[in-house]
Amino acid sequence: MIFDDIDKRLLFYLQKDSKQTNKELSNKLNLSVTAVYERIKKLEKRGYVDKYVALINKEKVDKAFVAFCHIKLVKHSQDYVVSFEKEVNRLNEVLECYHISGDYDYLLKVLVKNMEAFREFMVKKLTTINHIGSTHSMFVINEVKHTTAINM
Amino acid sequence: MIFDDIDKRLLFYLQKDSKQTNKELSNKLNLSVTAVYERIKKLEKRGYVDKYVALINKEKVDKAFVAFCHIKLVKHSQDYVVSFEKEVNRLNEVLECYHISGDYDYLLKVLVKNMEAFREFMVKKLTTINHIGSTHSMFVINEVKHTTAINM
DNA sequence: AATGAAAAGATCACCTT
DNA sequence: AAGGTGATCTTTTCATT
Repeated sequence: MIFDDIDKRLLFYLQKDSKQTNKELSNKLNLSVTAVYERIKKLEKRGYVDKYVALINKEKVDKAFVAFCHIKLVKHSQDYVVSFEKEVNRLNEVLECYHISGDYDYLLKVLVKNMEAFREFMVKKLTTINHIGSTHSMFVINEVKHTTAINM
Repeated sequence: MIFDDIDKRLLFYLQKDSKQTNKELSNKLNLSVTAVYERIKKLEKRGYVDKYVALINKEKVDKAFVAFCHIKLVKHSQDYVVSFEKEVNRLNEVLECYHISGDYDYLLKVLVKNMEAFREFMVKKLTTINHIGSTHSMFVINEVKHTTAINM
């Protein structure tokens, strides 16, 4: 079976709320519970669903200070890149890291408690990574939009 | 009751996989199923959990081209800001939009099919929004790290 | 793709510390 | 107040049609 419009709608709903029962989904999609069940299993098996997760409130756990850091490496040799990327993966303040085109090599999304914690992070963790040439940080003033749901 | 270490560990597991049963979690946390159940309900009630979602594979749904767009507004009056933010919320290619400090006003994360689709998005959607002064786009070459799990 | 039985899991009342 | 036990209700899962 192919990936059709019903599958798209199903993923749309699962991206909004994965705790809905198959019964609730079956009502929304005008299908039987079993049909929903089998479509979900198929989508999971074929790799459409990466995983199911709880999204937690960053304010509640004191990680409401968000910064984006641009990073330039001193050199772009294979070993520098590999070692930088490995180090960055170890930093749990860094939720996202992208190798990007443009003036800088990397863009990082960093979550910490406050500006003081960010300073700590920069001085004690980020800039102790080897091969970093320069950094440029931008602070999030307001989160205008934030969703994990991809529109199809 | 306060937010203790067991709660932290519970959120850690739920951020990794929210489809685990309370029985699985109870083994990991050395608690009874009911204790896990009640802690989860408490965390949900107190707003620690925003929601439960399915994270889907962007390659599978043909949205593997990721770009970050910096945007500067022509003016920063209240009405310009409000109308820009409203418009951006309507664009479903834009998964994230942050008002940030620095040279540009906003940082957007955009998901589309490919470069051609990105061009379409820029010309037909983004730049038709009023009050945009200038834009600067960066393309993701490689996703080095990407998680939704906040470390506590 | 639907029905309904069986298994698994969530939820709750009640009890113990 | 927290956690445990066991009963019950709900949901998932799957064989059969």
